[in-house]
Amino acid sequence: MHRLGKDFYGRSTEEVAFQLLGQRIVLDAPVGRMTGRIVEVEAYLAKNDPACHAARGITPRNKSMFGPPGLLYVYSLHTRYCMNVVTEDSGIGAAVLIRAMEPEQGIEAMLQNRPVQSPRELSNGPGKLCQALGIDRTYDGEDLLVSHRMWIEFVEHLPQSKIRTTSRIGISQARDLQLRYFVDGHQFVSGRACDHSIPRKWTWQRIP
DNA sequence: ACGGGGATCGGCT
DNA sequence: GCCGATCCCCGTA
Repeated sequence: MHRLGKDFYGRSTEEVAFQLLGQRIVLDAPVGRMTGRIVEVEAYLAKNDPACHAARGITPRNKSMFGPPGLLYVYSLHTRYCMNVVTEDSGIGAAVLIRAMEPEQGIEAMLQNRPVQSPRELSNGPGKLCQALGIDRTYDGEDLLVSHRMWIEFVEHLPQSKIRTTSRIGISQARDLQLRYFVDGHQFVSGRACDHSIPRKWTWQRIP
C-alpha cells in the first residue's frame, strides 16, 4: 500500500499522466471507503497550452493549480465537477485531469451518490467519476501527499502496449496536442467504441 | 452588474 | 451526431 508522493507528482506532466494509468484512487468518506483504478487521463501543460486553465494566470478558481505537486484542483463545469492532480513544480500551473476509473471497493456507496443501472455508467467520465466519489469543490486544494481522506496508491506500471494516446476531449483550443491517455480497450474508458482498438471487454491482467 | 463561455452529460434524431 | 440544461467563473464596465 504505497501512497504516491512528491517524487511521483513532481515530474513532467505527460509522464505523470500516463503513469497514473492503473493506479488506485482511495477515498475514505463518511459513507465508507471507495476505491477505483484510473483508466483515462489528460495532461494540461503550463506552457504553450491555451486549453489549460492556468494559461491566463492565477484566479480564485484555479489557484490550486499553482500549488505544490500532489494538490487536487477541483472545478465546476455545467452541472458537474472535474478533478485534476497538480504536477511538476509549485507556481507553474500544470495538472492531470482524471477522466475515468474502474470502481473496486465501495460500489454500493458510489451508487448512492450516482444512481445508475449499469456499473459501466458509474465512473466512465470526469464528471461522472467525481459524482460517484462525492468529490465537490470542498476537495479543491486537498493535499494527496498527506490527506487522511483521499490519496492515490501505486499498483503497477502499465506496459506502453496497453496505453493509447489521442487529442483531448471537449476543448476548442490546442486540439492538435496529443495529451489524452487511456488504457486500450478498457470498458470504463469514456467515449465511443471507435476509441478502442480492442473490441472485447478488457480488464486488468493481474488483480492485486 | 452583465453577458458569454465551458476539460459535461444525457436524451433524442 | 446534435442540442439543451444549468451554473460557476471571468472579463468588462
